Amino acid sequence: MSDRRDRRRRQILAAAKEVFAQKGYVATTVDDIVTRIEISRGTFYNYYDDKLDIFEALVESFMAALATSIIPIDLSPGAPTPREQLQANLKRVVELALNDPAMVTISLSTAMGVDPGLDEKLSVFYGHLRVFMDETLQTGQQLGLVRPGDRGPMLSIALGGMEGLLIDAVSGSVDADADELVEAVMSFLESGLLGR
Amino acid sequence: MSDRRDRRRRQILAAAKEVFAQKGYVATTVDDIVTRIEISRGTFYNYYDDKLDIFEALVESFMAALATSIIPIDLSPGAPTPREQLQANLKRVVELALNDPAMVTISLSTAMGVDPGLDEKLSVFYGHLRVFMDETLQTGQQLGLVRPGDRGPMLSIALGGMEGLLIDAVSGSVDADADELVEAVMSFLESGLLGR
Amino acid sequence: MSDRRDRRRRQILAAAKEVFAQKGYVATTVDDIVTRIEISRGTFYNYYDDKLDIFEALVESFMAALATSIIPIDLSPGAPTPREQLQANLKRVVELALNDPAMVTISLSTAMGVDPGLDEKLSVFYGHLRVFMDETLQTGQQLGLVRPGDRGPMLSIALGGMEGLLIDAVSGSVDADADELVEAVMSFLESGLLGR
Amino acid sequence: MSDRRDRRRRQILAAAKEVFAQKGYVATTVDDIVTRIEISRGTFYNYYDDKLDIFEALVESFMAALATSIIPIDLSPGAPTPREQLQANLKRVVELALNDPAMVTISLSTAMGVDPGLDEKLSVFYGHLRVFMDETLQTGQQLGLVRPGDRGPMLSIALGGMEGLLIDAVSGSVDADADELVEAVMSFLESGLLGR
DNA sequence: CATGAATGAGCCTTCATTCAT
DNA sequence: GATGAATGAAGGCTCATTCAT
Repeated sequence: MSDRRDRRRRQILAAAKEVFAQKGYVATTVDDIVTRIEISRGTFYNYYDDKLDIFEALVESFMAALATSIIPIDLSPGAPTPREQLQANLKRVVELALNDPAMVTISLSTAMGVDPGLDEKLSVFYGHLRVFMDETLQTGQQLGLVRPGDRGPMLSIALGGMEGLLIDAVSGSVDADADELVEAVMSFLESGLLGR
Repeated sequence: MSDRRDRRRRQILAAAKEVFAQKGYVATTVDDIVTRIEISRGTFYNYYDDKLDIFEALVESFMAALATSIIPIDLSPGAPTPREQLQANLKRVVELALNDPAMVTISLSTAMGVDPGLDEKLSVFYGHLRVFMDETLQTGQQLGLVRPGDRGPMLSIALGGMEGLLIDAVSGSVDADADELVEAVMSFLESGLLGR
Repeated sequence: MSDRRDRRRRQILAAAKEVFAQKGYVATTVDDIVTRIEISRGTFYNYYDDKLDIFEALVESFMAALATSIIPIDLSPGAPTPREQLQANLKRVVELALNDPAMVTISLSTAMGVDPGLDEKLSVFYGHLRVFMDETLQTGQQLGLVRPGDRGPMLSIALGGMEGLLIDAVSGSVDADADELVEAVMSFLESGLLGR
Repeated sequence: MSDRRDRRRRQILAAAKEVFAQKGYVATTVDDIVTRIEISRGTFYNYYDDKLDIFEALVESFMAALATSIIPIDLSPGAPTPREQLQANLKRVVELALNDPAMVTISLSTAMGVDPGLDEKLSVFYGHLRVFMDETLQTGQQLGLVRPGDRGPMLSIALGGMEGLLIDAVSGSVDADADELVEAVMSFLESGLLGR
């Protein structure tokens, strides 16, 4: 039955997620993973090609979820205001992150530099995200919703800021209520940090 | 003579920096480092305790330089305006980063998850930076220079944003002129991203 | 029914033969074999004890066929001439080989060094063959049909030569018409290689 | 000093040769080799890339020695007769083999089927040898020194016969005096096996 | 100080084989 | 009889680190 197999696959994946989040990719051994759920090393290799394979499976599925939770701004009449749509996007992303803190740690903090192949995939993902955001910002500028200026640095700061916030929220450095976080980001986007 | 010894140490350090930036800590072998400057493995260990030692030396000296380049806002009469001092601080940090791109990559992109001891040190550094910035922001809020609100998320976003900008600047994703970058950050801090 | 079981056994045997010939014993996995006929690994072990078991089954049955195709020279009056009988023997051996090229590769090229037990069996087989041939040659010498001299080297050369010819014929290095091959061997046996 | 290094390399090579000859490539572990000369596994890998590397080093050097010991027939006036040169060639090959029985076993008996890359190299070697021998035979035929006929099977038989003789000589199945072996081969080449 | 040969712990990975369903 | 998930022994290989010269 493929049901059984799927359950096992997910069980191994869950175990790997916890260990990776705790010890990082490098320090994690396949033994750490299989020990946690009391299966043999051989079984692990029946389900995943190797250590990198399962790491990629985790990161990529999180990236996919992230991609799914970002919905392009709908400018057609009758749609919610762009501001509301932006806020909804942020809410989805923040909740995704808070619901899966381990994956935030893994994907945003420790995934780079692990493997050339994975680095490449992550770069491609970030590249796509940047392009998408860039187009969105451009439209926003044309509509007067986004202030004019070179979008490159804006994007780097905004994406980096979001990343930093999620990492800190998940690590406990910052209080972790989704709505407050969204509110904080919205304030930052609307008026920056400095008074006046 | 200690002069000779110092030169050697720096030579090895420079080689290590390049390799770490290129291949990441994990993939870098001591052999990669010593081969690059044509010394023996034994010599390496005459100057550094182990692989982690030299990595820490790099990261810590960069962190120290970073710390040095951030000067507390001087509120005494006759000092430049806080805005000018903030801008000068940003300028110093950005220039430090652009002058040493390899170290940006190493410190901000690949240092986490490498070793529990190093992770701890990095956390402490970030913690100090946060505390310092928090105090600065608090003063700013009291003076009405920083908008009111929970400083935790503000800090996470600001630091993360800065990190993201430097990484992208150094990797070539974003145009790398120091003044433009500073200008972009100032705009973000002053008015966020959105119009009005 | 034992009929069904026999068909399965032969089906597995045939699959194993092809894979062994292609990849060699070592590189062949049980999985390679069962995949080819779309049965499960468990089924394989219902029919053969282990990987070596099926390899031995193949090699031994080929050796048995080889043994069967060699018929002792009949010296009784009325029998065909010894030369004709020799030629007939060669013909049978050559045709056996050409009809089952995979087994030639397996048995003559890659079977040695695989397993101590199998090596032993192969040695015993070659030993029997040598003894039988030795007796035949001895009779031939007494009758003046075989030139005198130490039969040891003669046998090694003759058997090795035959082996080499079959391997090359089967691998395509040499043109593969049974009668021509037999003819070539007869010429070699009758007059060697050199003129006069 | 490269002297030391060279000695070590040869020491490891010698150990590997013995183990390979005894147990075959597959059954030999790197541990078997290093244990025999009481060095660590790591040391082994300081001198050879991997298990296959050292095996190839052995086989290829033996093949090279073999190639060196075969000298083209010199037909210029004043040279020894072709028959004498042939005999001298055989003598060199036989002595090479008898001086290094382990390598005969390794190269001729167990090298095929070990690794696709090595198989390829061996095939190329045999191919070259065949071509060279073919040209020699062709010249011989033109001079009337070799009987006419398809050279393909002749070569397969002659090379296979030689191989068989050397293997048997080395394994003790046949008495191992170089001159007698050469004599036996010469007889076979000159008059085959059968009387008259 | 410099060298580089030697070490060996430790990890990943494969695959023949078993056994509960 | 058939299945295929699970096992675990076994071995290849890497590389940071040591140390005698």
